[in-house]
Amino acid sequence: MIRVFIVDDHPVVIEGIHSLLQNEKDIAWVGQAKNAQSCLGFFVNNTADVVLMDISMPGMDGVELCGIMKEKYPGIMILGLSTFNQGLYIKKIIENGASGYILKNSSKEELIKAIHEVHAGYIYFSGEAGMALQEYQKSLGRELPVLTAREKEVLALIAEGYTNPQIAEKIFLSPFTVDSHRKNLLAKLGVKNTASLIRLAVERKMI
Amino acid sequence: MIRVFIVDDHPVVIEGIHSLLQNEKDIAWVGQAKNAQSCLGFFVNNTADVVLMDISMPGMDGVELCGIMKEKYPGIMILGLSTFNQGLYIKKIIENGASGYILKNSSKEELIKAIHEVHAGYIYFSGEAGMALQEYQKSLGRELPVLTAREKEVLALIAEGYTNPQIAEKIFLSPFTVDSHRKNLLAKLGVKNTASLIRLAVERKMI
DNA sequence: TTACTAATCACCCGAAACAGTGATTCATTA
DNA sequence: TAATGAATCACTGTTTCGGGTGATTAGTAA
Repeated sequence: MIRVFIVDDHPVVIEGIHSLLQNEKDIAWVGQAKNAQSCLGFFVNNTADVVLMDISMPGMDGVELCGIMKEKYPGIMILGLSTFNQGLYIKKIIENGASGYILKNSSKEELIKAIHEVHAGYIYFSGEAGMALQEYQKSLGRELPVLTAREKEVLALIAEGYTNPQIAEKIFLSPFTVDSHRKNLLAKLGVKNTASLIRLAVERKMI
Repeated sequence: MIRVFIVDDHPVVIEGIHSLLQNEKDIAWVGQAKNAQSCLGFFVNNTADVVLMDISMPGMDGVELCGIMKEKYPGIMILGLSTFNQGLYIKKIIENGASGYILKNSSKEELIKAIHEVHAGYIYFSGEAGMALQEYQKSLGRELPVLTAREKEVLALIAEGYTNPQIAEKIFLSPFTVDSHRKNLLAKLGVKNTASLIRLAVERKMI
């Protein structure tokens, strides 16, 4: 019997998954919690084999809770649970010791398979999540195109929070030119807006 | 006599500073370079007491060159030189061993004072640059306001490169609501646009 | 009970960003 | 010499962002 515990701030999700699992012969439902504190409270006097954990919850989120749980109870396997899939979150929860990650709208079959795999000590990722992770890691691994001196200069100023006209004034260029450099930055680095650009630049220590 | 060397890709700047310094009795002009390679080449067979170094140059920039110079010749004092002033650059060049930082449009008096201070082993920052650095360090030191669960969620999705309408669709909210959260993020964190927001978030490891 | 905050939604408006296209100059390189 | 790429500037749209303002609901804390 695999003892399963769930922590999620949405009762609907808890109920939904509970009903999906209730007829499974080798799965035992040992309890549920609506937040991180209740979850930690439960494990003071109880245990489980697999914990399904929502990654985004009010207060302490699943990523943080995962780290604490794995530190206290390394034997308990944790399966991340989320409504949407983000390479970043996936990466973070793995770094915090989770054994897998599935979407809340997964099929019953996939959910059960994931629980079994994780319980057996394997890592399990639902198709979509696995792809998102691969994309993310690929993006981290690829080497970056060479930026010209001007592009680096403009990039730094964008990161400082200046707008195109402000940058133009600062380095004595036409706003059109600054805009050109900015577009070249987006194109060269393969990102689609300022947010992605700055995130990449900071993460890769380009600024 | 303080032996001064300058590296800057703009001949105009080299000439300008040269002429400002040529009548100073205790300052000797030992040479100049237009790029990092030439500078390193010069110091193979020569030396100087103070190097004025442009922080943004094509190819290897001043920040990097500064690190190499200080590693090879720790006794040579380096004074960063730039057309505009950025807390980030200032911080980086100090981390790489520079002893000071002034703007290219500084007065003759300030330039000479800076050279003397740096040569004597003191750190020197022109007024503007010093203030920019203080602002920067203050911004790093302050503790961050607490973000709500929704705000963190929206922040993460902005960092992934999604627009407000896309985020709204993804987490089942009105675009207006997402926009509200976004504005609250800017206000809470005291930044003025997405670029600053994402930079802060990544640097402070909020995502 | 009242006050506060989180979370939600709504609209207006101007500024900024982004997409697309195209052009010139200059220096380097094949 | 021809081609390439960096750097510059320009115009036209459309979309997104950001400032301001305000409102409702629900839950929590004083």
